[in-house]
Amino acid sequence: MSKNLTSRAEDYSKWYNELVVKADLAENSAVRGCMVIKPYGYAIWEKMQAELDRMFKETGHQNAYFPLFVPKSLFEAEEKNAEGFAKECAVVTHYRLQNDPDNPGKLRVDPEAKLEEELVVRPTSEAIIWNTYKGWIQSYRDLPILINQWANVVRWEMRTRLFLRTAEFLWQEGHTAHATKAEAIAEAEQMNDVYAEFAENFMAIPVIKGVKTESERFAGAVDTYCIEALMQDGKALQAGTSHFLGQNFAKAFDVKFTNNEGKLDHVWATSWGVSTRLMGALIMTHSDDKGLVLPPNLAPSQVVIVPIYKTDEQLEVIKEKANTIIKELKTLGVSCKLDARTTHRPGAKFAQHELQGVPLRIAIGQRDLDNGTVELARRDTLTKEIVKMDNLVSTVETLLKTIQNELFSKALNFRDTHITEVDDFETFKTVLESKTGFISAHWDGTAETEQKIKELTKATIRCIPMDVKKEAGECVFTGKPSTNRVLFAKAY
RNA sequence: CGGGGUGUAGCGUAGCCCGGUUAUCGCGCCACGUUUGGGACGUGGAGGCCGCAGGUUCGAAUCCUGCCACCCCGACCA
Repeated sequence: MSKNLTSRAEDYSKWYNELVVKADLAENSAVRGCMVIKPYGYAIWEKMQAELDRMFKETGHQNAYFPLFVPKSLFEAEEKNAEGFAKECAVVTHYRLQNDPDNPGKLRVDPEAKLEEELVVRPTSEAIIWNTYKGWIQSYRDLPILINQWANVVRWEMRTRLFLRTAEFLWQEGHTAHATKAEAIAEAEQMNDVYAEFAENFMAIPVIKGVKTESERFAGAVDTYCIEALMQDGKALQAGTSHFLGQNFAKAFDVKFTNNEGKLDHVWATSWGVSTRLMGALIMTHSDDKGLVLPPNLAPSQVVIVPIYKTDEQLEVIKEKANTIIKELKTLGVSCKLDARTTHRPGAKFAQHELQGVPLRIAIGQRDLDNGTVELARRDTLTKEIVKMDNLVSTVETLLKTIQNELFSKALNFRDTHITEVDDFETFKTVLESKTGFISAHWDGTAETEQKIKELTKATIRCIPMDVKKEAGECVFTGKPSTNRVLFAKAY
């Protein structure tokens, strides 16, 4: 492990890549574009999963599991969805290998073992799920179906980056079926709200809730709701999406039900997902040049205790003290570990825990034993204070809440000061290049204008905010009339 | 898939142009000792199919050909 991280100012992208690897979150694997999520990174993902899973269940959803493979004929049923994902699908064509007669010790695909029908490795599961739902739904009494699955999906991306874009990623995908349009829309909006609440309260990432324009919409959706976050380099990151699918999938898979008036109708659908990309959002929102900064809610260990000792006897006394603290913190629901490794010196431990973003660090040495104190250090502000042992546990508890709140406030302040209202295209370009962040501007509502702006500036419309206010104006590019502003940004 | 670049120990690298002793240095690793309140120091040690396969040559990390992998820039994207 080399000592210093590349600074954000020097090379933001390099900083990110190094941080992910050095903080032991993930690394590239032998499989092109696929990552290995290491235990520390996975522990953070598990924290996210646990909270999201709780929230899904609280809103009435159940978990289930559907197959990894989708027969090609099912996959192509919903045309727009199929077309949207076709270019990035991995496809299974054979089911057997054999010894290669021309290359001893090597295997080859058995040409005799070609599948009758190719299997698409799911890039998303609407097809297989709606084909299944068809058998489950006859009456309005079978509705709604509120299901989520935790799974991996594969999208054969050309250029990948750890967590932000990998060929295989972990996610959850909710797939619901409803008797009415209104109910499905309400569900899609509700789940987008759940994502926003999770991002803000749990990850301390402020997000803007909005609706996608037609060109940014999920393939096969009628409307795509999203939460958009702003990273420290001024680029936007789509952190979650929730789709109102209308009756598109019900029609494609012929899923009809009899409503309470005895009439046949197609079922209304939603789907919604967040992925391991959230790890990327987390890293790029809070971390600094010393490494990861974790909000207490997501830290595998919220507190770490580093003993400072000269003799074995001292270490034993400190360990005892530490274990008492750990026990007390545990009763308050605070996770704390003791770093009693004798193989590393305190300075190295300090640096490592900072790199890995542990929110609070307690150092205990002889000086503290004599004075009945400890040294308490915050990761987010890098400040230290001496705390009386008697007050320690309650101080820690309060401080963790403070850190969680302050991380959010800090990110919120950054985000809010990086939304710029712009009314002409020259300023649009200048702001995008110099100040960066979101640009709030009028748009004439056409895909052509959106496309043109993208070509000229690389900025896309991230969303039309849910709370957008009606305001007559002129399109920043064409000057045509517009009724509200939309948010543009360069995005990940 | 188009344009550019790079492959030498676990990581980062020197050497390559101009072929010639035992392939350089740093980090990391191992052992012992001294250390331990911000990334310790000393001494000793281990670790290399020089990306892969051919070719040229008395001799190849170095020259030639082919292949593979990775990185950067474009088109694609949670």
